[in-house]
Amino acid sequence: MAINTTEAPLSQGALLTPGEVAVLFRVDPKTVTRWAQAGKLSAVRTLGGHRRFHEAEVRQLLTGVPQQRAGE
Amino acid sequence: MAINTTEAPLSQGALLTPGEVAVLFRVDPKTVTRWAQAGKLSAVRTLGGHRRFHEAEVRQLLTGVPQQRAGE
DNA sequence: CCGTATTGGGGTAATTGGGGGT
DNA sequence: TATGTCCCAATTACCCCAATAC
Repeated sequence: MAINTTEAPLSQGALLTPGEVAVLFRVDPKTVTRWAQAGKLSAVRTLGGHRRFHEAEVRQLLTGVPQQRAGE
Repeated sequence: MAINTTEAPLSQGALLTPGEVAVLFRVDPKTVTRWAQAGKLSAVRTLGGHRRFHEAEVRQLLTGVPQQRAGE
């Protein structure tokens, strides 16, 4: 198989689109954008300027409890 | 200590396929292609005409900060 | 009632995603 | 199977403004 270059640092966890986060919080996508602008939510930008949010962070904010991965 | 993480640090480091870059940015592979066409991402061409992207460059664009290794 | 903060809606331009065919 | 390329619809960014809650 392949020689696995670097794996852990690469997969920082899944990223969510503004629309997906909006569904989870039951708010308008624009509201999610405002949260990002206000620094309440850390965002990764695509090269086109669109935002992507870390699933783990979103879940923690949703549940109030940090997530743990299965198998650990 | 690990001497060899990648298999052959000949040039720059590992190369990623459009699909792999797409996963990291949470976008469609075609979007990655557009970034290459727009000059936002430097690409290496295979002999078959397909693109390969530098992992280091991708990671820097993802985090906004150049990567640093422990021990440097 | 007034001032502040948060949210949603409208409008426009850019980016992105999906389908089709190579 | 994945990718390169073209076309079109959906999503998003960014602006301003109104309604709501406290």
